Amino acid sequence: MAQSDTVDRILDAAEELFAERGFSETSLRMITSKAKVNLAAVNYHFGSKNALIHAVFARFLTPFSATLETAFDDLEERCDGNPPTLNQTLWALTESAIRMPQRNERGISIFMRLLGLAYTQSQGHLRKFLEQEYSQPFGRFMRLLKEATPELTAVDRYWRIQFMLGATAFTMSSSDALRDILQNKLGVETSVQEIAARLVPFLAAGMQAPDKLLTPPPESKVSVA
Amino acid sequence: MAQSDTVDRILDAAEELFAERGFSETSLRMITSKAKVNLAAVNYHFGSKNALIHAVFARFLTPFSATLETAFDDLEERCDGNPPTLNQTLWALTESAIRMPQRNERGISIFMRLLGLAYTQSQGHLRKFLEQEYSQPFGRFMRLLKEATPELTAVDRYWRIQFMLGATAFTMSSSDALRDILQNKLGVETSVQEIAARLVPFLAAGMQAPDKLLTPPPESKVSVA
DNA sequence: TGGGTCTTCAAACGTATGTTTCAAACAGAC
DNA sequence: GTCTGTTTGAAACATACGTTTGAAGACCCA
Repeated sequence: MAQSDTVDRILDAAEELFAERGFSETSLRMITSKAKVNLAAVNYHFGSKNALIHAVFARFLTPFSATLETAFDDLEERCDGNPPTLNQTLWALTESAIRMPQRNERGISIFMRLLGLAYTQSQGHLRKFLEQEYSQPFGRFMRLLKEATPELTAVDRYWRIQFMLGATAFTMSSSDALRDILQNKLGVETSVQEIAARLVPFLAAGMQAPDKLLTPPPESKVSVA
Repeated sequence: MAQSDTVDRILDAAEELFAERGFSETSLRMITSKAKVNLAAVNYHFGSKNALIHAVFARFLTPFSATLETAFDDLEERCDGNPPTLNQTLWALTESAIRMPQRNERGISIFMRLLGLAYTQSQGHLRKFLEQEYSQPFGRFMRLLKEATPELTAVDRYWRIQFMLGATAFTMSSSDALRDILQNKLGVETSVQEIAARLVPFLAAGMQAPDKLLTPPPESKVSVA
């Protein structure tokens, strides 16, 4: 009880601060004082700051990857035999993320922001940790994408997947800020669910765009030369 | 001569290290030792580490924004009266970036990566600096996008622009790594120009995707309930 | 109640950071 | 050649960091 309380308080504080400020910009002292916990508790319970970062990710990524696996199972069963479509695959992922049990209303934003940070902040140890812990659902998602876009060459698919990941990671990682901006500019409230509902069609359309050769630069100095 | 040599050496080293490792992960000592320059030189010439970051951005962003303005001038002149299309606008931006005079062959990658970092690393001072220095070309780009997509609602356009920025910033900011991965996986070499040639159609297609209501989640627990 | 383990705490450790200091070296003008 | 302002240099500054220490406290089962 006492232990898990301290551990959870540290994880909660770390999660929030990491999402707000990034990893290297967040010190253990910030975390422990926000968690109202002694500084040494982090090293006692987790061993190091890097291990704490891993624990923060594991806490939401492990249940998420389980949810995702069953969502993919359901999807493939429903399609029995036929490969799921691109839209179905993207929605399976999106819904798994959205429907995850949240600790609080900002849960999804934090979750997304941390994923985005993991992708962009060049923390070698984190990338290695995520790769060896969660390669299975990631690989399965990639396989589904491949089967859903048989018309693409491997190279085209590779780059378009990167574009999709980028659009998602960036948007979600700053979704709070972007929502605030929109609120100020147009007076519109937006939920994470609505962002996802706009993102998925954008990604699907980009993924299925006509071949690059069909839309070269218009009459310009480059193509004329 | 002596001064500008030291200043440039600092800027070169800082640019490269910032692009490689991020801002807070790069110390002044790393920079000065890579530049073969005394530690105090940074504070002497720039005043502070933050000011150095600003200088790094200003060195490539100022000529770039000039190039971009004339590219937009050319484009609008060629279209006389009519608003440029989405493709034309995106290509004007892309070509301005690609055709910038580079200090070396990695110039574009560094340029892109720094822009991506500016977007993701939550460096308040940097965002403020960029906003007040380069709001004009950015605003003009936004205006062109708006005129090129009159069919979109303001809210839809807002989000789709964020998706575009995300896909671009992310891809370009890790373009070196992504190119290496592709080289290892499929044995394919890719230039930054080719990435751009694939990215623009992806973005244009996403931007012009059918309305979000037309592609709701397929038959799933959510939409059924 | 006592003994052993797990947990907390205040304090200190060593290292790295951004910044400052001030004397030495240098430049160009007279 | 000397003087003036600019630039470099080695060293130190204060501060913040992640981590370790060892004693005090809390807890649980015998």
